[in-house]
Amino acid sequence: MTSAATTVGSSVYLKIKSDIITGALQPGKKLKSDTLKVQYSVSVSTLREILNRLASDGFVEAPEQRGFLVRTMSNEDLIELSNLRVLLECAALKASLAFGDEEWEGNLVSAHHKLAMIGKKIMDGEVVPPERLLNYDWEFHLALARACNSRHMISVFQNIYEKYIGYQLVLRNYRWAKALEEQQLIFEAALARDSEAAVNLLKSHLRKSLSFSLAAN
Amino acid sequence: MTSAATTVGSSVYLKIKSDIITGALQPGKKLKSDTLKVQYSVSVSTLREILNRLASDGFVEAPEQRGFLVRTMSNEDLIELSNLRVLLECAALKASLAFGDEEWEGNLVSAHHKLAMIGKKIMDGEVVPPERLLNYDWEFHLALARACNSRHMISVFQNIYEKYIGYQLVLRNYRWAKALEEQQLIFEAALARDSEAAVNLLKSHLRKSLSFSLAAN
DNA sequence: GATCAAAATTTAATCGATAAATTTTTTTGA
DNA sequence: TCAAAAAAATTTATCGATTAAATTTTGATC
Repeated sequence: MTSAATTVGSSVYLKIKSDIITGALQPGKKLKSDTLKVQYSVSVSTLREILNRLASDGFVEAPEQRGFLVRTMSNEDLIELSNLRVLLECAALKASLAFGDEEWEGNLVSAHHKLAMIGKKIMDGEVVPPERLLNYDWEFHLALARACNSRHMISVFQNIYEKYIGYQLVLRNYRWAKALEEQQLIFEAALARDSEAAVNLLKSHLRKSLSFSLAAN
Repeated sequence: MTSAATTVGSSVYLKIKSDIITGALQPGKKLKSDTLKVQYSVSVSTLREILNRLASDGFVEAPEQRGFLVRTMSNEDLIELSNLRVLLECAALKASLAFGDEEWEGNLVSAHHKLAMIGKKIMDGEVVPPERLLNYDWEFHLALARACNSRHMISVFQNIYEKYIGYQLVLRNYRWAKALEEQQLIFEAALARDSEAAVNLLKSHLRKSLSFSLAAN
């Protein structure tokens, strides 16, 4: 999801964030310095820098004077995040379709291809590490939004996407065939530069994902 | 802008953030531990926790292995932030007008009143600390958005607002009379629950602010 | 047996010190 | 005189220790 890190701090930051998203660190879990510093082989100071960053990102809660814990997520949160994602991603997609050049299209085709490939593998019963799935899904949605010409938009979108997807990660497989079909349609509409169709398909795709997750609760 | 803090860390966090927004710490300025730890009376570790949080918030840049510096802002950034603000605040306002109850209206009336009062004082030539101005402007816009029933939306909106306003803070006064008029109209449309009018007025208000800032560059 | 207060324990916040990296200055050789 | 290399100085990243605060346990009282 992000590039390699050179310092201890940022590599452990990526690791802990990933562990939260994938659920290795479960929602509500207390993040005690003494335990974590051993688990991730860092000092307490570096660990606190990391947890402070994650708190700002919204992946960790930091009630004053009582440490850190993995952020919990209610159905309310999931609905809010989905709505925000619809708002941001649709706006970005619209702009992308207006501005996107050959470079953008090339990247989109590539991202879609990778996603479709891994999707087929999963449907054929092959076992795939969830991180790769997550990564390709993200790359596809990022590719759609990328040409919106707004770094700030992309950055906010990424943050919301990451918070949203964590909750869904486990469930995702069950809906994979359907999701893949929907993404295929979005992809085709995007290449055809049919803005209205693409946005509507994306919106519907996201709403179905949400319904599925809520129902599966 | 935010409630009082109990720990050294979070009070200095608020102070530094405020110093960045108001321009006391200028864009691009290198934030050296040795200097800052004296200036804000904290240890280097606590300082680094704070700077890491601010980096996640986007108020500080943190190039790997070469410390921290106050984030710089180009006209491009300003335009992007304004567009994002329009997207978020308009969506929130729309939802607010649909859901808002008596509690919400009461709060909005109060926020508007305070803003109008301080606006008059400024037009009468009274000298007012820019932080108070900033605070009342924020409270008014927050009051408009508040009933959108989405904490995540409010939190993203606040972050974008803060980034955007920093750049404008100094310029704001020059446009104060006009801005006040526009905010008055938004207020009236909101109370009348005229969603379309309120959203359009807000949009136009934000676009004018942006044009003014860009021109004043 | 329940309730409150005090002591003990655990956990969090803050600090200063060391190691690693970067930047600046000085030196050397073409 | 200039550029490259080496050395010195500064700055950043990381660490472990100390202090302060919260939580739990214990014990006394009603």
